[in-house]
Amino acid sequence: MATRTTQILEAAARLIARRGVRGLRVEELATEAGVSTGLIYYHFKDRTGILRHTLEFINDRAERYTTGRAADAEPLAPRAELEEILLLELQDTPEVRENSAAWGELRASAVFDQVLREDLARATLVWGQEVAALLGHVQPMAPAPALAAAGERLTALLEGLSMRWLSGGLDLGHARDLTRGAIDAELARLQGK
Amino acid sequence: MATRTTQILEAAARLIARRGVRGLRVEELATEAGVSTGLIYYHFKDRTGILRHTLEFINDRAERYTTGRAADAEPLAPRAELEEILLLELQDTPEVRENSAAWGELRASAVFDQVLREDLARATLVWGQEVAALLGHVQPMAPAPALAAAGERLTALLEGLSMRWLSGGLDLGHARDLTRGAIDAELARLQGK
DNA sequence: GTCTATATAAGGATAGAC
DNA sequence: GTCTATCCTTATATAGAC
Repeated sequence: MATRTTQILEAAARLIARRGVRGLRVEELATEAGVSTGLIYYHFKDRTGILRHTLEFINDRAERYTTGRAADAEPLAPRAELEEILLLELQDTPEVRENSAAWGELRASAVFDQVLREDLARATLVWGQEVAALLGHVQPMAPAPALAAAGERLTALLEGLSMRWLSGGLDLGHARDLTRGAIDAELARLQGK
Repeated sequence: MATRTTQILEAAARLIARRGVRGLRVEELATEAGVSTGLIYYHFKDRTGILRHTLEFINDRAERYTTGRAADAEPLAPRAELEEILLLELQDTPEVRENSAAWGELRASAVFDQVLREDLARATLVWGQEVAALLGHVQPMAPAPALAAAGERLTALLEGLSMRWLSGGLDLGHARDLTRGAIDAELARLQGK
């Protein structure tokens, strides 16, 4: 299953996590993937093509590990499930690091590049809604708009914490504690209203 | 007071807000500033020098508008002051846009560039502590660690919201509402404990 | 499909005149 | 201090053999 193109995409993901989207050099990618630059252009047309496919590839992987709860596992309590989903983004594994780094790059690039915005906005929306739905399981009486806002805040916070973690200013364990605290805070607010 | 070097730095700030740190071209900067590339190298040595000085310049400006409350203005209630400080970062003025964009670029660059991390960590820490202190005025009975955590969360959230705003996925008014809601949530949590 | 070799362009940086 | 002209390196991209 490790076809040549996925081999290149995996290398690209590693390299983007290491050097950033804008630090990706095609020749370096060729070396990392163990192929020639010519082959890369043959498969992906140009630099932009590499980037597009890699980000797509990364997005697919992220969905897999976000959704990836074994079918035979016992179902979690709503609050625990919410926590688990959010904390999945704060793990020190190569896969999560790569995905988070790539996501941060995508976000940062979109500030200056119109083209990336649409995908990003869609993915952001979906993610916020997922979290809002989970919050709704914990607090079934809370009004929908309040849940939606809390979902947006928790996901935005997670992006902020991820960036601080990846940029070296925040210890992972602390980031996870802060995330749990944010869940508490949002639930306290939903209850108080 | 508009010396040649500040003229160049102002142009650089504009350009970074438009193209990003990594999209900054020295020749484009020369055009934007209305000078020659030679002059830029004369003053700033090399591309890195331009970047360093520009980020410093931008940081100084940010402190001015964060601290910039007229001495004759009536003092605000603690909660209002907290809100004001946070919302200063979410305004649609060229200055705030430039500063936020530059800050986001700095953060994103630091993921891949060791050199920038130290400054960033220090500034982040100070900011979080300021917010924690303001929270302490609102909730004098809250324990210090809880205040510190809330300060970290609010500032991290603000970074996340800023990026969403700048990357086009989030309306400014909504970002401000979400910020107010986050303050409510944190205060609710501090009270509940 | 894959490689080697190379064309072409972009951007950073310097020299030297004024 | 400032400009013009130019060099040199780095990267993207293509051509053509296998």
